[in-house]
Amino acid sequence: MFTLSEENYLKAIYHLELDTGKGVSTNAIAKKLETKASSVSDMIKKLSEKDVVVYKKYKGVTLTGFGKKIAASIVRKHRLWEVFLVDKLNFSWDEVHDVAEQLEHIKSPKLVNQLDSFLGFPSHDPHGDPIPDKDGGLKIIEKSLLSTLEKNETGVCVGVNDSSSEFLKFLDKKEITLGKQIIVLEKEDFDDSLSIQIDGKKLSISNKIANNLYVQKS
Amino acid sequence: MFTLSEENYLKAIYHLELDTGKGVSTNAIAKKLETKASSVSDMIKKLSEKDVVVYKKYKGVTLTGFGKKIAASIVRKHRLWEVFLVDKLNFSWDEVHDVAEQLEHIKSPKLVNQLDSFLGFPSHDPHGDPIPDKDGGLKIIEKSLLSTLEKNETGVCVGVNDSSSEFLKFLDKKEITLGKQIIVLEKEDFDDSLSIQIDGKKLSISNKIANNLYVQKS
DNA sequence: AAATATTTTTAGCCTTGTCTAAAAATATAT
DNA sequence: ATATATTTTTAGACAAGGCTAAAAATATTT
Ligand SMILES: [Mn+2]
Ligand SMILES: [Mn+2]
Ligand SMILES: [Mn+2]
Ligand SMILES: [Mn+2]
Repeated sequence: MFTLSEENYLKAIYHLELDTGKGVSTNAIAKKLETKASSVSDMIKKLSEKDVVVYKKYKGVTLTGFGKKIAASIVRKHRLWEVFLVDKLNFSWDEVHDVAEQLEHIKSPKLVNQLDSFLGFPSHDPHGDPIPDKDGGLKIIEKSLLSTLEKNETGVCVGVNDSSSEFLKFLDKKEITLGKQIIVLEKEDFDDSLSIQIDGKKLSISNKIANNLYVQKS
Repeated sequence: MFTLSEENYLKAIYHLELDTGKGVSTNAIAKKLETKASSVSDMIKKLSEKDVVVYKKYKGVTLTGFGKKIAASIVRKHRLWEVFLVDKLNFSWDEVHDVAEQLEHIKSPKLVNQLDSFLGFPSHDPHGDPIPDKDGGLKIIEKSLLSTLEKNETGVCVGVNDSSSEFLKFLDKKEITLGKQIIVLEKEDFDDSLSIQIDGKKLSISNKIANNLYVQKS
């Protein structure tokens, strides 16, 4: 059994490892968890005692297979709860993260399975992130940042890179939601802004936005 | 904000105070929380610093109005989650308690309100216990132990005194569920056992059972 | 190759919540 | 009323998880 704190470390390492593809530095973990590098050093030692990470002093840390399974199960719970909050309790997608951060630590295999079934076995959370299966497997879909589309290319919104409440609310205001199709009408060389068509309407999109919205090319 | 441990102490004191009607002893709390009296002494001091309990050394402890509100909100969450687990996730009534013990500590007013609404504003949990309202108010219904009914009296099952998994499973096996009507056909002086009619069928019930099942006289 | 800068670890301290053992207060029995 | 038993509090210790400051290892410049 793992403590709340241990679970949060495992999840942080899991995400950092996925993002960068390599071993994770003490500082990177400290930054992600808003804690101090010294605290991270201490915790990593405990985690390697428990065989969930491989650790060589000064050389960073990697999850073991076992550690990866535990981390994935926490991410699975996080994302299932986010679906629950949005689909069943009428939360909007910018309100769910903090509550899911708490709910992901509830320990009950039956609860997770029943919730999964109650929600209709969703494959992705409200932000377009994939939900790991029971064994920790992730179905990665092919997605590109909107900013990488060329003029006249089209794509369907499938996810966000920045999932801050501010960005999500901005998308709400512009009525840009997952599942909608986007056509790139124009790319401005000057500021890399885009002119797109969505819902049959024309919209101007800054590069900052286009860099934080994922589409599946179509 | 209160820690997990503080919340559990508040809830324990709340229940003990309701049960006995008076101030609560250190030992009683220790027993309920399966901890040591010395730990309870320590914690009570902290809680009285935070103005949720009134404490006089050696004289036991009582919740303040503020403390009562917090405790009731935790009980409210516990019972709402139990309803959720039974009604929506197909848990049986003997499986929900331990999961609800975890879920009751999730902090999100919106979550509680939406859950309440999603469940159709239930007034009682799966064990027949009343769900405190937002202000901590409890609607107490008139209920009696089945063992107090006289021959030929009838009542509707409305709750359990013992909510152990063993007792609940036993009731399941006998198909005694909340909402069903019971008629007392016979009372045996010898062993205080009862002969009852339920679902049109005759059933023999030991005194131990009759002492742990609440009915509303009808 | 040194010198300097950055990252990581260690050492020592703090808080929370727990425990055991001993002391103090209260309750019960003679 | 005293002696005995029980309950409650205090004193001191410990583990988890965090922090700061200093030391050690690694990386980057010159
Ligand atoms: Mn999230
Ligand atoms: Mn998400
Ligand atoms: Mn319960
Ligand atoms: Mn209950």
